[in-house]
Amino acid sequence: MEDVAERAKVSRALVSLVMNNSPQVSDEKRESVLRAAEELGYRPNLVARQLAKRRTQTIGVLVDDLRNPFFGEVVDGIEAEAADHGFTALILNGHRDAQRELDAVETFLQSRVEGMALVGPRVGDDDLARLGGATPCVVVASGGAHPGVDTVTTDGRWGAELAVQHLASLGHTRIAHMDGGNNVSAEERRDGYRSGMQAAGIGDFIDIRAAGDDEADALDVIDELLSEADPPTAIFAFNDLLAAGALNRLDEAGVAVPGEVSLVGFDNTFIAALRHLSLTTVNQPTLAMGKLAVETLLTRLSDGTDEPVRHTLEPQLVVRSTTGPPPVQASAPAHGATERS
Amino acid sequence: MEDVAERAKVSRALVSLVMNNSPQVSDEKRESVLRAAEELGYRPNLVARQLAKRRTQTIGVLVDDLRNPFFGEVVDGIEAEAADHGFTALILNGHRDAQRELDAVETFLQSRVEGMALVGPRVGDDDLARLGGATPCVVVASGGAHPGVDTVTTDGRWGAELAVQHLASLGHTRIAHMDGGNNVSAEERRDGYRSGMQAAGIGDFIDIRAAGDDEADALDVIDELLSEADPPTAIFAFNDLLAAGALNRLDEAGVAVPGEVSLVGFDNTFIAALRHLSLTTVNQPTLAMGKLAVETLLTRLSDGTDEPVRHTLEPQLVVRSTTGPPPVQASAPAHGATERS
DNA sequence: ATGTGGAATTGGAGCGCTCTAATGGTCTAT
DNA sequence: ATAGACCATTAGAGCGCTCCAATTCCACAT
Repeated sequence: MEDVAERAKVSRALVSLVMNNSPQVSDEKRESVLRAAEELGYRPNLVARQLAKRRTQTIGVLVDDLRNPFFGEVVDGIEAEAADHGFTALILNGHRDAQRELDAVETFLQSRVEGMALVGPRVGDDDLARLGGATPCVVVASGGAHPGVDTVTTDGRWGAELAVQHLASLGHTRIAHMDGGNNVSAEERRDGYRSGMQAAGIGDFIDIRAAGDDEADALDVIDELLSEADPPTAIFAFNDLLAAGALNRLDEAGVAVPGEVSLVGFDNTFIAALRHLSLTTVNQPTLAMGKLAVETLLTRLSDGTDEPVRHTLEPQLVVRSTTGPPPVQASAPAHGATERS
Repeated sequence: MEDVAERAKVSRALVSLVMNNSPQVSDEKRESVLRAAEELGYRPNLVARQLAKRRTQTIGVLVDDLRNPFFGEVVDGIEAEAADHGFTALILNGHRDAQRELDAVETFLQSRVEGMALVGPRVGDDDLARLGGATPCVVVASGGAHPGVDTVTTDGRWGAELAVQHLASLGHTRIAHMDGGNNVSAEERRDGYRSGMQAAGIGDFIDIRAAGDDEADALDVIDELLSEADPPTAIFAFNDLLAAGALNRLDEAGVAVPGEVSLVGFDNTFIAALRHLSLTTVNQPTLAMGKLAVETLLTRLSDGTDEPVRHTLEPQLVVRSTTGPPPVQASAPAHGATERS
């Protein structure tokens, strides 16, 4: 910068003004500074600028698991929106571990990020509340209430209700739920399933099976379900992965989907859209979530409001090929005929 | 820091020594500094430290598309390895656009990253070479040769050969290749397909169909293939996504996989492992690639060697359920019976 | 008592920028 | 001619840290 100033025969301060394209610089000087910078291959040092400005224009993004495409999409949205507002996203990976998440947060704090977005965090609510009190912080895509912090989520309860309602309107009554085990969002969706069943007047058939959030978690549950005297005609799974596992097992058992059993997932990750699965599922507006997360953060940065905000986005049902009316006969038809197209 | 020094009754310099846990500080002073820091809730300012040290301990990671699980895994590996070496990864997203990639690189440069890893970059080889000359830079997971830059890739040629060899050893001769269109890695795999066919003594059957790198790109190609008088008994697809599209179309057409047609993908992304697809594919060691990328960068940082290094990792064939021997009769059997288990 | 060496500690300059207040210059109103 | 207003420009302090050289301290040998 020194050199640029010298070459353009101006002061360092003027170079600074040009680099921040301040309006009150004469065109003449601006030109010559830019030319000098060009010739010298000068590139402003962001680190020094951040220190001098006492602003980093950076937000920290902590993601539970980068390999999960759902989180990938959310982070994508956050990053894009942050960039639109002139912020850089410092993305760190929690690797599905609460302690590493805490370490990452420490890094954020030391890096003087202006705010942070925690995507699917695993740290406890107490830690969360402490962080939220200390620094602008928004929790994203982590179901349920987190007192003391701003949150952006999709309404899992409503999403579950949509799924149940869809199945009920097709004529299903025996709708089972494979739940998300101890996943943070599991309870919410379980509740939604319950209230959806009640609302459809089939509360008597409520049937919740402990499963999990991974493909493999579905297998045993499906076996169990199929071995029963009067198996459900529809299954609402905690997420797409679980649904994919279920679909596989049903296929193996020769049970037609949706001919004999209908199936609904959750998240609308791109695997649900794979035509080979073509899974009816509940969409979470990932891009909008990312966008809203950044906006929430920015609002908190400008306003000094103290009360945490909760943003809850609308889920949407995406009907594909794994749902249809229940089989006509009340008794289970003979297994064997695989017919899905 | 000022305050901490005062509270602990020592100089600022001593606080600095403690914070960098220098060995030559008496235990007594160290204690009191740490206590003072604790009491004041002091957190070192990384930005100031970076400026003073003239080191950022940061590497820039540019990823073509965060939503692609394959890239997600690679980035995961890079980030983890960087952390192990005390480096922070600054992850930026290219959003599948060469211009945005260049912008991101500019951000890296201004942030004074010590090196950068470009994961699946789209910028041209000339830009790449220029960058590589200016700053430590490694290109990851981008097939083919990129003169002038360090590269870490999986051997796509070999991978393709493995796929062909597997199919040939099952007895297939009419093996077609759905290629990757203008994807950077397409050519390499195309070459591998060719040489694999030659090596198996079935070079006469070489049949390359222009496709792409997305699920939808497979549909037309499959239709075309099936409408021919003597369709191939096996298909090697550019990647898993394309293979998934193919699988779907084959199912729809009532063609049994692997009964009538065998199918091989590439990448071994987690969708290939979904039991419902259970795709035979070629694995790329994503974690190892990330790890090696960081090591390459660090080597270049310490050594001053000028010649670019090329690391090529071994692909591995992963056999699942979409490959099997060709149908017994030479003539195509009647369509209709779907039998894959 | 004096000197010596090494370890522990400190002062102060400097990293590359921003920003405030001061400076000089030009133009208009008196 | 003089004051006032306004704009472009600049000097210089300061951001929070590191690191070198210099200083102090203490134990030990002479």
